[in-house]
Amino acid sequence: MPRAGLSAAAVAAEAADLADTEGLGALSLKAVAQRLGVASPSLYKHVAGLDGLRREVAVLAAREFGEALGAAAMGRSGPDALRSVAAAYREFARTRPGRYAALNTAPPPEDTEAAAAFRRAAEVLAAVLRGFGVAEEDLVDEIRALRAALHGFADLEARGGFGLPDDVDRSFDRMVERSIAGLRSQTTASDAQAPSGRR
Amino acid sequence: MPRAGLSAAAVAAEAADLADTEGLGALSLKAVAQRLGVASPSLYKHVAGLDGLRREVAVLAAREFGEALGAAAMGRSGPDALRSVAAAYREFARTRPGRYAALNTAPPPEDTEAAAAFRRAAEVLAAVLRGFGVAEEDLVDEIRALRAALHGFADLEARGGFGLPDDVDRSFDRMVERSIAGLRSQTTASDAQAPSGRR
DNA sequence: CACCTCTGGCTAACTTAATTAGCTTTTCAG
DNA sequence: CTGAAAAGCTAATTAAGTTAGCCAGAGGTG
Repeated sequence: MPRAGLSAAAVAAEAADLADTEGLGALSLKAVAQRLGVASPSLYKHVAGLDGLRREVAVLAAREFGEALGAAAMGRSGPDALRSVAAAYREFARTRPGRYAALNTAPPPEDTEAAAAFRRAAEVLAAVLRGFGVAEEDLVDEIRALRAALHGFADLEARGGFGLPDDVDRSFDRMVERSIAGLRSQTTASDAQAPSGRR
Repeated sequence: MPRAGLSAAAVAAEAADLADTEGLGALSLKAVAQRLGVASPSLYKHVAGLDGLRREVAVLAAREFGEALGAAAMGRSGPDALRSVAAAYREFARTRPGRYAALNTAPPPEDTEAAAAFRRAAEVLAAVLRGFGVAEEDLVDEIRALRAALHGFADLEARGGFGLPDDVDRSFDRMVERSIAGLRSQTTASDAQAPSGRR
């Protein structure tokens, strides 16, 4: 009965790793407990059951995701920033598929901590587009289009939706360049510089 | 003990409806059996357990999805076809979210029946793009970009990923027009007319 | 150093859903 | 009319989540 020295963070991290390697669907209290060398009821001292565990994983993933995108955007702007962020987005989804999948459940609005973690990633995209020269009035539409393209690609790739062996990297690069070209054609010269920045 | 008159198709249809109304995650043998007025073990006479039920729902959904896209493309070509198919795609995802979600698990390649059902939808997109004038060598990339945009948008919308109330219809229309513009700019005049057509 | 209390882990017990086994009755071909 | 396959059922098993309540160990305190 030596203490296992767990914590909510340690449990969430182990759960996230399990999700990455075995798939989010394989995430269970039982499996996480075994990996940590404890009995499953012990986890209740750290997380609020299976739902709570999922929530912790989602928050952890959202934080890491936001950080990854933010780091990719740092020191860059315009097309350069977009390429870098897009690459980081896909890279995250590929290397941490369980975490990425965990992101795809919007947290309830009353869970402000989770919502904040989720918002960060969206804000990076907003910043990139705004710095790209997108007018404030078009920003919401542009963010949605960009998110759709990136998420759709990452999700299809992760699920094996791209059946053909054809070079997926090239497809992605082309899609990103297409987005850049579209943004350019639409940007109205006004370099935009407004305050707010959600979604 | 009057016979309930079930069949694999009837079970799958009930399951798909349940998934649409309660969410794919709520799909269980228990719930489907209750809706059909039978005991859960009875379902085993029609489907191969929970996994089998999921598979049936996926195949059903794939067929309906392919039909919906095909119908939308019929009699149209070029931008007109793309707009119509895109609208049908989103409409399907919105009105039948459980079925749409069920589509997002690629069937194992050895399940040829399921694979065929899934392929049909992809072929409609391929046909639209090919008839659009996309060169055969670019087709794979273009299909992937289009699928990514449509799936990403539909998926984010379904999951409540678009937090803001801003007009989602407009965002979608703009994204589709952006795709059309991108295709136009890239189309190389060669009107293309090659045989094969998967993915 | 002895003691006290809180924390973290454990075992036992309960619930729900999936699944299997084996029984029974309906249906319908002959 | 008869008999067998099909379609439902009940009973029983297994796995996972969850709750309740016990117990030891860690750390602070007199």
